[in-house]
Amino acid sequence: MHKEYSFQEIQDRWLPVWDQLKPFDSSKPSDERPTKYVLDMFPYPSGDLHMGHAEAYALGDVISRYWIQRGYNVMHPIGWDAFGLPAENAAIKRGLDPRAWTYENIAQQKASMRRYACSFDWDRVLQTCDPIYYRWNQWLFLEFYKRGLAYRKNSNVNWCPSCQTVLANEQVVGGLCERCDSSVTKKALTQWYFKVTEYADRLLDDLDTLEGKWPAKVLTMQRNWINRSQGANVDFVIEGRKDPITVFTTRPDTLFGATFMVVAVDSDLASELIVDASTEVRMSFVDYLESTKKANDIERLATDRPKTGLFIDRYAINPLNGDRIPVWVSDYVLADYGTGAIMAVPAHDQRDLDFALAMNLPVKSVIDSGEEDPAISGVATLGAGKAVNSGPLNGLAKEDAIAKAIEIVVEKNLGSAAKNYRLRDWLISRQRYWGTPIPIIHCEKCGEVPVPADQLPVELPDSAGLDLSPKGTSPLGAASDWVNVACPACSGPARRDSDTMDTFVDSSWYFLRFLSPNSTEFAFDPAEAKKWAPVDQYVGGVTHAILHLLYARFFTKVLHDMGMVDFQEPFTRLLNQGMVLMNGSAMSKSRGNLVRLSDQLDEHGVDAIRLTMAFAGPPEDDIDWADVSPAASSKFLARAWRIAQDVDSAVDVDVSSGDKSVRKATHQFLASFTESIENFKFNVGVAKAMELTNALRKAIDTGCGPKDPAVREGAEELAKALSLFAPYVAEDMWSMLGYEPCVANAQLREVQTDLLVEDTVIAIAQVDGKLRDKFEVSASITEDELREMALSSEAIKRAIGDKELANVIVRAPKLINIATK
RNA sequence: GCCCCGAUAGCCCAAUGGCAGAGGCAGACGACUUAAAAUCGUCACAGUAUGGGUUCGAGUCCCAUUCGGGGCACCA
Repeated sequence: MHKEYSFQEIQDRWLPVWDQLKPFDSSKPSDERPTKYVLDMFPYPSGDLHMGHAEAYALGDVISRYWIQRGYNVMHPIGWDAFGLPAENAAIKRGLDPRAWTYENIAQQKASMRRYACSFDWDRVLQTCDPIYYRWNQWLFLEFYKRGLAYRKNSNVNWCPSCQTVLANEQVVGGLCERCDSSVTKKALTQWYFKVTEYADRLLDDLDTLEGKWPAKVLTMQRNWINRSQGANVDFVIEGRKDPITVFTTRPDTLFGATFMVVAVDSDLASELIVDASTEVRMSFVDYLESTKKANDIERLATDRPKTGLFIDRYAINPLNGDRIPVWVSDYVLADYGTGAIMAVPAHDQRDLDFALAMNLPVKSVIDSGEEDPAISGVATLGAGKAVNSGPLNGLAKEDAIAKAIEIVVEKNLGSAAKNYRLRDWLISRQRYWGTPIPIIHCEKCGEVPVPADQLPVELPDSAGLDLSPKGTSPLGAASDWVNVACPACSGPARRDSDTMDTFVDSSWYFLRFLSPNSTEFAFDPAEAKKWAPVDQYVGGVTHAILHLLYARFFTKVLHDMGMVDFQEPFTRLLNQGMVLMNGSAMSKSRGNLVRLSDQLDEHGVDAIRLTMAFAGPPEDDIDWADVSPAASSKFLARAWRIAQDVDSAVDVDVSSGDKSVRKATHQFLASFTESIENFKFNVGVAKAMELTNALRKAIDTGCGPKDPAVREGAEELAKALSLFAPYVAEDMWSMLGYEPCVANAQLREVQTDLLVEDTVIAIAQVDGKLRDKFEVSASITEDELREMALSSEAIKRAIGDKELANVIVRAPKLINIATK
């Protein structure tokens, strides 16, 4: 009696069974299996799951289930990145409680994930907005504070006028707010920072250890972001100023070519330098500074923008040749990079040359590169050449000249070798409600006082009665019951810090919290960390290539230095899945090309959607939903399912007596399937499963028939393999084959290599690289025999004709190529 | 402007330097059916973006060009 395939029926049958059996519990006490930690980037709970989640979790699940199938105890947890602006914006817009909104969405996503058959360990779950979680954000903040890695400073920070909050450098993309695309402006504020720059060298150098394990693209992006440059700090004496001005340069070998100095117009240094200037200069300066501040970063970053600047009537002395050079201010020098001041070497730096030509300043070439004089060509020469007009450096090549120049300034006590980074410290304060309160109390007498550890967590006050709308200061400041406290040090009146932490703090260490998600004793249990961490396989979108991954790496290194973990890198391997597009562009409601995941699941079933995600192409490529066919996936699954249904032999039948050619197909499949999955070629793995399905169909219908043990063997391996992609169908197949759940815990059969040995192969015979004949030969044929066979072939003789033989290449048993003269 | 990745059949994609096709979609035909759907089966279709080079042999390695995608771009 044959049943019809119904994905709905199958889903309904197995979901409750799995809920009961908990096949993915990674905390069984006497589990002897070796461990693997597979982690998907946790979602932000903004509504239900979408197609992007469906792809990411389908792929992460293939990996997780694969390792279980290979006999590992796999920890595959999930949680929610639950703090952040959308909850607050929803609250403002619709008058909801951010907390309630967040937990409702989490409940919905959780139910969807269960239905989607994600192999998550549902006993390891976390939500960053739970006090039990963010308490440890605060604890970590205080640990950082103790070590001088968390500090407060006043500076010009990125300000999003729409979100009404500050942004980290990393959250400003091309001058726009990453979140809302508003144009970002600058604002002077006192804010909290994490000292990432202290770890810059390690964050950069340790990327080498991830080579080949992380996508090259991500490594490049991280390197670009940190962007270390080596050079020297050099002091320039300023006329009429007590202290010299230090400049950073990567080209100290060009010091003799420095013909002027430029100070960032928006730096404190510039403001100080014009204090004693004439009224005229001061007025011009103020105008220039104002117009600079008004220009947003986009205008400022336009590379073809003409240079602007102002001579401020002051002079510096070139420390090597004693030249008196003018000091200018300009916006092409950045206030917060290096010292905010540069020595300008127009002959050998294009930016300086552009400035010099615009301002009619002298250009002095100090490298003989054989190219045209930059002053005439307008093109700065950067490359190789010997130093000229440079006193003691004359005749030296670049590297030697740099070394020598540093030696000289060190000798004269005018500078030293130095490094600089594009990476800035991480600004973590946010003027918003829905985040982790910063555990610091401000006391008039005692200043900054950390909240004592036994008073953690500092819980968020209820949002009821608070005005959450953005107004540039934290809504928490208005919660007077909450904000006014006694100083822990002197018991005098004091106020809590009312800012909350950037949510990237939450995600910088969540992968460790999964080790002991409910602990009230530790942020994470170090013994569990020894067992599981670091993460063996991390899966997520490339959108987090810089921000999240850099911060998580930073946290890991700090935790390492705190002695809490014994590794330096959090994620041993990283897989970036692509995006799901529709008709070539990202799905969005406004574009009208949104494909709803729930519709797809209703129409095709969970398995078909998951399989479609895996089969669409290499995981890192984008999937255009218009190019793939979930209906085809569904058709294939039904086909595979019918194979299991057709099998007509007992569970304990001796497979070794089965049909040889079918067994061979099965074991060839096993060999190629494992290889495909290990190399993340999931699409190829699925294709192999299709191939096996086709072979089994043929065997059942027109070959050895459904009773042959080899058909059972093939069907069993097919069910196990499919469980990575289509857990429901696979479980049903497994059941039809006479087994108890769960197929997920069944291990693939060992490949029986003796079945793979070919007795005969088809040998290719070429003449001058062109196929001329084929012979079926023994797999063990010798080179001589093959050569003999080819040379006596009529077709080969004809192809050679009367040409003379030049060379005969034999690759027994597969190929022979006869080259003629 | 600089750097990286890619380009294989109408489409999505495979192919340790060795017969260009594993798999799928769409297509044609056949079997089953009163018919259709479903199912099962058979078949066709490109010489690998372009131009050079290395090699006995190149989709694969090297160089250049075109197109597409991504990253960086006043960081001294």
